[in-house]
Amino acid sequence: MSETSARVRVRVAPSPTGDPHVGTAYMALFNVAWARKMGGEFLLRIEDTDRARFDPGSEQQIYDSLRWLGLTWDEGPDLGGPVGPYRQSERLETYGPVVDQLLADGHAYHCWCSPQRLADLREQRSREKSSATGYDRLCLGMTREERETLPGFSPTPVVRMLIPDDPPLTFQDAVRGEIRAPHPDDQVIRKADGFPTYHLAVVVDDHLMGVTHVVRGEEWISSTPKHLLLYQWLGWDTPEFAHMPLLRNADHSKISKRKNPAARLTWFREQGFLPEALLNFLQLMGFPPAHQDSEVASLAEFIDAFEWSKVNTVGPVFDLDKLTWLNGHYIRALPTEELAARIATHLTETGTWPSPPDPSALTLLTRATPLIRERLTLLSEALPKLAFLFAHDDDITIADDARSQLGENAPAILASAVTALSTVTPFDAASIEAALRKTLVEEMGIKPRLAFAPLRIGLTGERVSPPLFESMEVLGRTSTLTRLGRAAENLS
RNA sequence: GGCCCCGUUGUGUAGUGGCCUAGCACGCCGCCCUCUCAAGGCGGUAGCGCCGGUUCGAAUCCGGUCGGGGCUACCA
Repeated sequence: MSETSARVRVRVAPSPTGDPHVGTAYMALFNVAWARKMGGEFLLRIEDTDRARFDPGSEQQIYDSLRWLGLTWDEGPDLGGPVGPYRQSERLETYGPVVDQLLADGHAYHCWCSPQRLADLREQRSREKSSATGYDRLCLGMTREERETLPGFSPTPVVRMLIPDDPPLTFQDAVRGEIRAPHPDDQVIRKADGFPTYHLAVVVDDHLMGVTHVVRGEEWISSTPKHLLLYQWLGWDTPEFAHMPLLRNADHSKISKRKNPAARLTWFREQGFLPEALLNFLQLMGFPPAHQDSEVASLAEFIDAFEWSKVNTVGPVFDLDKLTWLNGHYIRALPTEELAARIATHLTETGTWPSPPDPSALTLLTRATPLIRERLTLLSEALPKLAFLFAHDDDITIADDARSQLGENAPAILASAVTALSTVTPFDAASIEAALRKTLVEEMGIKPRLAFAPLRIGLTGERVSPPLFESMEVLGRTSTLTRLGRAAENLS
């Protein structure tokens, strides 16, 4: 590899559910790393050759989620570029002449077999436990008229590659070194609807777009010989290949939306993951930490450390526990204002808060953010943890599990606290704590953990809450006294 | 079934013949701190799939075996 620049592309295909796959981001990350490292360009191409799975909304979701992650491309359908268009559905006239040439050169042939005949063929072979695979070449060498007289005829033909007996099966892979791949079958390259299949389109487009490095998932290793053959027939230089390991579910199968919510890229945003945390986590999947002493690394640091030879060949299991820890780590590192803003954005994006948010709610959130920063693992946890702050004093109800924690002396503790707090000045956490410790711990002789439990429960209704004194400060004297007073009444 | 890729604690990884009685991170367990919960500190648990070879010496090299995964579409 003597390239000094790279035109790396990521392949992205619209999915039937209209929701980009986490694998797309994974591939994009490694594409970006190499392109940036080499000072090349990162191309985004929409591979929408399958009409049956076409979903017009998914393209925008791909843009949104990749941009959210900070994986930005240099050329693409929305940005344009020198070698567009970047949607395969808009490049149909590009593929036609190539197919014609392959046909003329005898490297391809028409096939009129109906989908039903092909299905029957597959079924029969599996029934007979036959090791034969691929097309049986019934149509090879036939004219339409000849084929028409046979069963399983379909009037609109497809075009298939005529795979020679000795196709190139080995190639150099940037991740795995020399790989040997399976002998291909007579792959369809143009479907009955006139669209190319992936195999044809990817080769033609990569060549025409000047792609130097093809970065894709391991699942493509077995079809690489087909692509190699096309490059050979067309007389084009082959690009470098890098086949990434596949992300796995906990059961080690290829990560799927059915088995794993994390397979949906938009899921992370909905759940309140930070893009920098997900990006960092994706780096760690199949790649050693950028630093010896820490697994926390920015995209820039990852790019700096990136080498194909360091990419692992084993498909990593996507471990949500670790991602969640990383997310908490990044949350804790955020300044208060920034964290509050992220939480607010998450709340408006998920429709929990109106957009724009109520200014007073935003102010309250910002004041309370320091209380929950260390307790947050996802942005979505913020509001539930602060529910007592946003609630009206009348709406605080004591949870059953909290009530059962209370001792006989709870009303007395609450009453003493009310008295002590009514004169505390200023009404800040330090003064509140001093007053409460003096009255309840020193004078009444109650252990701190027992003394403060009733106050927490009276204030929030819950047995677990953000720090008590700070919470009182944010809530203010009036609400604090009201809530404690009501709890005292309520419990006696 | 066939072909191909892969195999270090539960998970992600370090390790490229001796520095490995296998390191780090997450998880889990315990202790400390402590107004609850966290965060933080300290400690612990658990692994080279297996069998043969090569070698003075193997997690590291070779073979086999077993196991996992992918592909086997007019899907990508």
